[in-house]
Amino acid sequence: MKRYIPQQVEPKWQQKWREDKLYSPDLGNAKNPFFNLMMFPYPSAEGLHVGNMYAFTGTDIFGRFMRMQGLDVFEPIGLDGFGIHSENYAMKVNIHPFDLSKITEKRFLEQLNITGNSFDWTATVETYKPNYYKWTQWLFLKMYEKGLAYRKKASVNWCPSCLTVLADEQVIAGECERCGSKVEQKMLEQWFFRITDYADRLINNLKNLDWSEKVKIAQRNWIGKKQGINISYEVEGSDLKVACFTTRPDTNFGTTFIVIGPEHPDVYKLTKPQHINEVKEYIKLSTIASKEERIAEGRKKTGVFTGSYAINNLNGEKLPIWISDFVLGDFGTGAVVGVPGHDLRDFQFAKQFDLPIIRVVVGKDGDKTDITSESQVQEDEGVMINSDFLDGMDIHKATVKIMDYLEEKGWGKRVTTYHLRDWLISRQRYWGPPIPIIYCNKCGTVAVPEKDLPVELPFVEKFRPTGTGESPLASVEEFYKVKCPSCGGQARRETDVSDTFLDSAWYFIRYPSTDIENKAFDTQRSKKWLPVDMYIGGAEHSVLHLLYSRFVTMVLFDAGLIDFEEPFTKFRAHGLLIKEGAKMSKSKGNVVNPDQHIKEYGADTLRTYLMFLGPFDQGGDFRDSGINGIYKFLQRIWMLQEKLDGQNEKLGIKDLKFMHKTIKKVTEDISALKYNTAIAALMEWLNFLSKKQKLSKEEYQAFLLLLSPFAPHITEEIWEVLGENYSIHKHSWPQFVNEYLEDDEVSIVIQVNGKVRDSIKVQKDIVGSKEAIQKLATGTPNANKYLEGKSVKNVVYVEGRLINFVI
RNA sequence: GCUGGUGUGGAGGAAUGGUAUACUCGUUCGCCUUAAGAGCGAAUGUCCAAAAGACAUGUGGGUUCGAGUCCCACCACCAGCACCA
Repeated sequence: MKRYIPQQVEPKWQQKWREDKLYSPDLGNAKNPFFNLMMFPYPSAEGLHVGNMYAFTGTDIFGRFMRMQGLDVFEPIGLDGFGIHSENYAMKVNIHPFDLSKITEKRFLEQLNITGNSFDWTATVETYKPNYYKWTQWLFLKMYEKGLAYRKKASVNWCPSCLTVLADEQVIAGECERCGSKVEQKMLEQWFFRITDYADRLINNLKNLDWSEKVKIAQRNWIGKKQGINISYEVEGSDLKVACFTTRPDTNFGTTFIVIGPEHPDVYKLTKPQHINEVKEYIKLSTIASKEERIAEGRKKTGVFTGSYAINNLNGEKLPIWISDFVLGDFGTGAVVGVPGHDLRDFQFAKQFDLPIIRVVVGKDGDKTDITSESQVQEDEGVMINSDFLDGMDIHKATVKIMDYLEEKGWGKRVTTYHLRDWLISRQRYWGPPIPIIYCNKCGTVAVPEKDLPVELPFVEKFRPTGTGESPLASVEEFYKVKCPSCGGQARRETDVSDTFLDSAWYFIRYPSTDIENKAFDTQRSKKWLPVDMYIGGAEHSVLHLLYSRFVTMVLFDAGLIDFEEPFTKFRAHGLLIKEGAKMSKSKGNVVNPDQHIKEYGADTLRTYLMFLGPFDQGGDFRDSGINGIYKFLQRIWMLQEKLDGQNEKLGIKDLKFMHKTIKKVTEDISALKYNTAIAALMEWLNFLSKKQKLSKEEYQAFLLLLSPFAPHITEEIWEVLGENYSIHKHSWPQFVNEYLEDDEVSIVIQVNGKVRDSIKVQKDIVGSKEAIQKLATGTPNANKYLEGKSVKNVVYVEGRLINFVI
């Protein structure tokens, strides 16, 4: 018999599946819709990464499995081609993004095609095509209409290399997520989305979602809801008041100073004339310094004194007011109380500027001495001292007590704050959807009417960012010079484009409606297919993409445009694929290209190999040496055809047991995304089948069906050779029968003091009797050796498993 | 520092509190072949010539008849977040 040659067979089926629209459900009329979604890739010019293939294959296997459960599975794919990533690459290779997108698109679609995924090729999206971003712009207008998009001059993260602003989420440890440059602060007029209005809902809804717990935790942490109190301090010799946010008002008797951030609105009002020069100098320096630089200096605290004092109402103490850049302008009130005994940063600041330190909490170490070193700073549980009416209370009780007291006196007000900030949407770049807004001197800010969408991104030769804080589009007169849609007068178009994350925050809603041109999405289609039933993607999108998508979905729900407020019913994060113990990266030069492996072994082999590496949710370690084993595995399955004879061999009881045991195992493992053990179970069954002289068609077919989600081509090919109806991928999944899962004979382990000494095989009908088993067990020579002459104190019997003699 | 995760043979990894090391790779030996990086069979945690046995799931304790699994403390690595009051 000839060996299986994937290079000949795989393209044949890929083409046929596509021509037959095998994986395209009837989007309008499907009876059992199941939306199986993978995160769409951004098409880099290097082509599809094996990490992408890993993620896609894992998602596809689940989709194929569900399809064989009789569901109408919709598994679309698209390209997230807009954005800084693609644009930076275009600059690097000096090809215009328009041209580059055509090249990468072609390459990506070819690669995606040969991976053997069951994509619906009739419903794809490309975020950089006008027929898609038209609706991204429409979404912006919806936000604007609902008062959720607003423009504000703000201190924003500015990447001096990408020459654009970045959202907080795109700044990683003070560096640009894309290029790694140190991020600076800059004041610019920007568009924001009011995602903070949805903060509570974004937290509360989490508990009802079937998502990986770690992703939920990451989102909760990112939103960072905190209950605290704003305490208002009078400033000595002034009408001004300084409000400070704190979650630990219990320590308020330990306050010895106040610190405001350089961005605080009253900075200059609070500064006494004799300090003005120092303050100006400090503020200048702190806005230039990047966040990274501030941290880099060993967290050494810097600051200046304003000359003003606030009064602590609780005890009449004078609190010097300082300015320091460790206080963030946009969190809480932009001012903090300095409690150096019970906050490490405050301690460092107090040490730096020689400010007094008072202990007000005694921790479980019982230390009541003065706090003079960092290790003594007590931030945890404890009991109050030196705090007047709070003395002797634990900190939680004291917190409630003092909050009540401060509110009663009118000195403070309970508030909730969030770490989450409004979503900064504007980008001063070229490669994105232009924000559909027009500025008119007479009418002000005017939305582009829906009928005028899309605002097409013009082909601009000079697409590189300018560095002036304006988009390259700002120098294209034909683009920005427009008539006001409201009064018809001369007006100017917004020249910034929107953040890439907006493109990907709604693409899943577009997928079922890609053939509909006059709407962003069709209501009936959305009703049928959405929300997404299963979403699989990388954990690195835990906060960015997943949070934005949830926000957008909530907004559309509130606008009455869709009937669900959470986009992804079930989400699972896959693990990271590494290469021989190291992370794959271009700089290390160890990135695996799926093409060469597909060429050599075929997509089926690579798919199955990737899934065999380890648990899908934990990732795997790619080693070239292992792939050949999977290739041989598939070859052996092919060769099993030799063991078929025309007669249909009857299955013995052992055969049936093995078959049903495997069906059960594979079914359960795929449901739980434990692909590696599902494949191992198939290997064990193959080893069993290989030893047989003759094979029954029934078991061979069952084997192929179980394997088909992993290796769709070879199974389809054999299926055809066997003369079965096309296609195996539409065939129903094998069912296991419980009666074949039980054994007549059971092996019972004999332990003495918990150590295995022997085992016996007994008939199933006596396992219920401890006495019978004990008698049999005592009689075995090995057990007897240990039990002889000893008095047995206790006998533990676990039915059908083991018996343990305690001596 | 905070949050989450992981630690098991030479390697990737299995294991509802119940025979640790399934499955795969690698290595070694044998068979087959003109030959092969092809196929078939066998062995493979450590100590010991072997048997018997003892010891082995990052470290140290604990719970239990019995712990890779549960609890406590610690160590290492990975990922994410980080001067958030």
